[in-house]
Amino acid sequence: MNIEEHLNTSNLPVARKLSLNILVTAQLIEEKVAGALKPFDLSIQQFNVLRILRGQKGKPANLSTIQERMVSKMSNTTRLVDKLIAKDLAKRIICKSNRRKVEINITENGLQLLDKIDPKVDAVENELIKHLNREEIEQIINGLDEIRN
Amino acid sequence: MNIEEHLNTSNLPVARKLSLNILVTAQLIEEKVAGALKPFDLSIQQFNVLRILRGQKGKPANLSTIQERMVSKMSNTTRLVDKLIAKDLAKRIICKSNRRKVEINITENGLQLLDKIDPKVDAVENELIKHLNREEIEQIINGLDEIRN
DNA sequence: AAAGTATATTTGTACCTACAAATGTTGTTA
DNA sequence: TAACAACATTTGTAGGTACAAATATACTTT
Repeated sequence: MNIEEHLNTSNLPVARKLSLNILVTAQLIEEKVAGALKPFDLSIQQFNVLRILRGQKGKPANLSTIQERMVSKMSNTTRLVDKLIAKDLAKRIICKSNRRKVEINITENGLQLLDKIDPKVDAVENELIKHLNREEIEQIINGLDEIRN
Repeated sequence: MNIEEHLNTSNLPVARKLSLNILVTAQLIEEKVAGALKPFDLSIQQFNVLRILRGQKGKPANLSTIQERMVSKMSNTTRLVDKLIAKDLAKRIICKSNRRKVEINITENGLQLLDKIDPKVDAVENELIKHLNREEIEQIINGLDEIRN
C-alpha cells in the first residue's frame, strides 16, 4: 500500500489526513518543478532566488530581503548565492554605505536563463490545475490561507 | 515584503499562486511538526518511518515497503533506518528466505517513544484546522486530490 | 552449472535545510 | 574613546534528498 492508497483508505483523523495531503502534494509539485529545471542545471532554490532577484527590477537585494521572500527562510542563502555567482547568474557587491550589507543583482545571463525556463515551469504549474475550475482553486487557496492564519 | 505579503498582493497567475500556497503551507506544517519532535531528538523523516513501522503491527517491513509509504520516496532509507537502529528505536534482520531483503521492526523502546510523541503531533495537526469546518477541510482535501490525479 | 537478468539494498556524491556559533561592521553609551 | 549592543552575513555541523553506480543475492535460461 503506497502513500496515495494509504491516504484514501485509512481511517485517519481528519487533521492528519489534511496535513498529509498538503505535504504529499507539495512533494509532488517540487518533484515536477525540479524535473523542469534539471536540463538547466538549476535547483528549485536557486531558481527561486533568481526569480526574486529578477522581481527587484534592477534594484539590488541584500541577503535578508531574499530570505524574507523565500519559501523556506534559511541561513545559508549565502551559499545559494555563491552558486549563482559561480554560474555568472548573479553578482554581489559589498554595500558602500553599510559594509555589513551585501548587494546582490541578477546578471544579464541570469535574465536570459529565466526567459528560457519560464515557459517550462509555467507548463508544470498549469498542468496542476488542469482539472480544477477557478472557483475550486480559490477555495483551496483560501483554505490554505486559513491554515496559515 | 515577505512571502506571505507577496502571495496576497502580487498579481500572480492563478496556477503559480496555488502552487506557492501549497509549498508555503507545507513548509509551515513541516516547521511546526519538526518543532514538536525536537525535544525527542527525532527528525520528521525518522518519525514517519517509525510510524510506518508501528503501522505494521508486528509484521516486519522491508525497505521497499517503507519507501512506498514515505511522503518522499528516497534512496537513503537505509541511512534513515541506521539512525533509528542506533537509537534502539528499530531493529533489522536479514530475511532468511530471501537474503536480498531486510526485515525491519520497531522496538519496544520505539513504541514507547511514539506514545509520548503522538499527543504533541496531534496537537500541532489539530491547531492547523482550528479555523476550518468539516466541509472546508473536505474541499481542500478533494482539491489536492484532483491536483495529484 | 555458468551466464545473464532481475531484485533489494547499500554507497557515493552533490546539494539543500536548520540551528548555532563566529565574524565583521555600525551605532550607542558610559 | 573604549566597551557594549545590535545588525548583517558567514561558517560549521548534522541532518535530509535525489540521482546514479555499486554490491549482493536470487531467478532464469541455455
